[in-house]
Amino acid sequence: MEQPKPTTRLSVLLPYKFEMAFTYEAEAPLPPGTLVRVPLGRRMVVGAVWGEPPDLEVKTRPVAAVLEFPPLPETLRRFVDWVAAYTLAPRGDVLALSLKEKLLAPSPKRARTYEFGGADPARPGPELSVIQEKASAALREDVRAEIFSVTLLDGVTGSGKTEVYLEAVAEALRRGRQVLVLLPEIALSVQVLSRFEARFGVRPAVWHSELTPAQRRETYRAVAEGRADVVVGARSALFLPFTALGLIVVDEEHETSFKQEDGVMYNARDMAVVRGKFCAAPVLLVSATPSLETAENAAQGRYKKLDLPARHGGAALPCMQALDLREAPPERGKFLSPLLVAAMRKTLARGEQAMLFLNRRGYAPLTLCRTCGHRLSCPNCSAWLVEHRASPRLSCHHCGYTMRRPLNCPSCAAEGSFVPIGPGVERIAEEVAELFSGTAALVMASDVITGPAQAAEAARCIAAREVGIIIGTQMVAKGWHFPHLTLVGVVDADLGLAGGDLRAGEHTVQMLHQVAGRAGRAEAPGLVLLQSYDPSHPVIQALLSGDLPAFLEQEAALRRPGHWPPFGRLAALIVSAEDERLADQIARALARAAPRQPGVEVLGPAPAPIALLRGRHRRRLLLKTLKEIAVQPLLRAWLAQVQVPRNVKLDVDVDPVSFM
DNA sequence: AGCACGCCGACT
DNA sequence: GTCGGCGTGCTC
Repeated sequence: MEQPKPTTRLSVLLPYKFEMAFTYEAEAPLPPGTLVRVPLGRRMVVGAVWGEPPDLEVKTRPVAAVLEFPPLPETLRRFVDWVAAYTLAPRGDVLALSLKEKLLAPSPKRARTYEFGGADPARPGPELSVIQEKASAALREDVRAEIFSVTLLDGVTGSGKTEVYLEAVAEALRRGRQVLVLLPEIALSVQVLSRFEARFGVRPAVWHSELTPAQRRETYRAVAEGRADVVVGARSALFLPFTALGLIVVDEEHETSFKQEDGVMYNARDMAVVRGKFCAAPVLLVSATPSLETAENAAQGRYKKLDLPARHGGAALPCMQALDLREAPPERGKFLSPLLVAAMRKTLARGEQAMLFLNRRGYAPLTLCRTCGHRLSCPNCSAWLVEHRASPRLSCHHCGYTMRRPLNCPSCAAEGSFVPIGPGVERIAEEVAELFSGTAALVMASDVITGPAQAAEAARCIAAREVGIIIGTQMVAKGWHFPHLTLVGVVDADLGLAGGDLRAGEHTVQMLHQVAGRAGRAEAPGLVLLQSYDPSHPVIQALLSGDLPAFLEQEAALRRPGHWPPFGRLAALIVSAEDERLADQIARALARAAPRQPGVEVLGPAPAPIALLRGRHRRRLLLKTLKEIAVQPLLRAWLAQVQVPRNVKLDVDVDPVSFM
């Protein structure tokens, strides 16, 4: 059997855990980015032509087929290589964020279900205020320039940021370019999508984990063929094969959920800047409470900055007050100060709604045996089991382990001796039910509001005033508009501040500021009450004064001398193994091989804050360098010196956000 | 990631 | 004596 002789060698990157491209043969050269089906072992996989084939002799097999799909653009290929080099992830793993075989399955025979494109930028936009118009003009100018730039759009809730950036979107569409809007949580994007629809007459394409396979395939192809002109998506949308990207918007840029914490550990906000650079497109970072990283980049002139100071439409910012729990403590075993309860009564008497914010799911975060002091903890994680009463269970929020509440203490066998310690939203709901027996209350937490349907129903029942009191975790902080809500009570404003996390203060300010923004509207200004045992804490003071730039300056002053980010660089190494001694041993070996040079410091090893997670013991090391030192070459040289056995996992997290 | 090969426990 | 557990190693 004589086969036609393939003549050309091709380098093909495969979307799996490979750092290097493989070499195949084809009958004719194929342009870079071309998608091909190739044999790998005894199966067929899809990969992309990538770079030049090696000069040296390597094994090759023939390409099986060339796919009918637009080649991955050069801007995307450079981006994949860059992200891999920056995060130290294998290039194939990064390619897998852009290219999955499932996305390329042929379209179903029946007619296309989803329509893309056709956004009409000529539809009239809303009337903008003078300040909005000025910001919008600057952004439109950046879009017209078709060169890379980064702008921070800084404006409080209600200042009309969305209207402003929609005009930049319109400008990109007029120029035939594509637009990517990244949101931290696409589930809560209903408002943004309807704003787009109102402005452009069509719903934008969306990209997030809950799309059906068919929606995913259609959207992917529409983006690659340039039919989808606006994509609103979660962080993974950054890796879609845009052909003519003309603007990237990162809304709520300070949100930590832009950081991917497993697999390829990348920060979509930072990588959006890189993507914009490769696409010669302006990048717009939007926030009412910018991260210190972004604020510092703006202060140094690396990013442009546009401010929208006022609440659009003249609405006043809510008034913030601290309630000192030492002076007006709740009753024993309760969590709401009499002052907060009184304010709630007044609000409800006016026919308005009140919200209680507590960023803790369940009934109680800790269950204790009154007899022996035993605490119920997770067998797989170093974490307490959280009591839930809605569905009566104790559960671990880290690994999902659940159990029934035991009758007898597993330690001392005492019967009926367990007491719940501390509040979660369910316990607050119980207290509210006792205090406000005639008023309906609604708990909003991720275990109750599990999808868009429940979210829509909650929004409807709140808008219809079927409930008077909303009790919520961080899920109430953003994406909602509650027109009758005028009082927000923060049950525990000190909650996020314990624990010594580098960004604890910053994140608490951001979250509570956002929650506060739920209260009030033009005709009925809002009131926000912060329950705290330490109202003089700089974080509480920053919230009360509303002077967020001053708070960021304080934070900068704390971090600058020690060269903590953004004034220095961090990378975390996380060693984990089922065998605790083995985890220790490898962590110590890493410490011995740590780089030693001026401007470089290695901290640890130390047990991770969650030292046992899903049955694996975890140790951490932290590499800290001066800002001008690149951490990647140091990390590569360091890791090359240590043999890590297969049953030990070593994760590298460049620019860590979480320290857990 | 798959999918093999390979060496130790309970079944026909 | 075989079926099958998932540890380890390779795939152009």
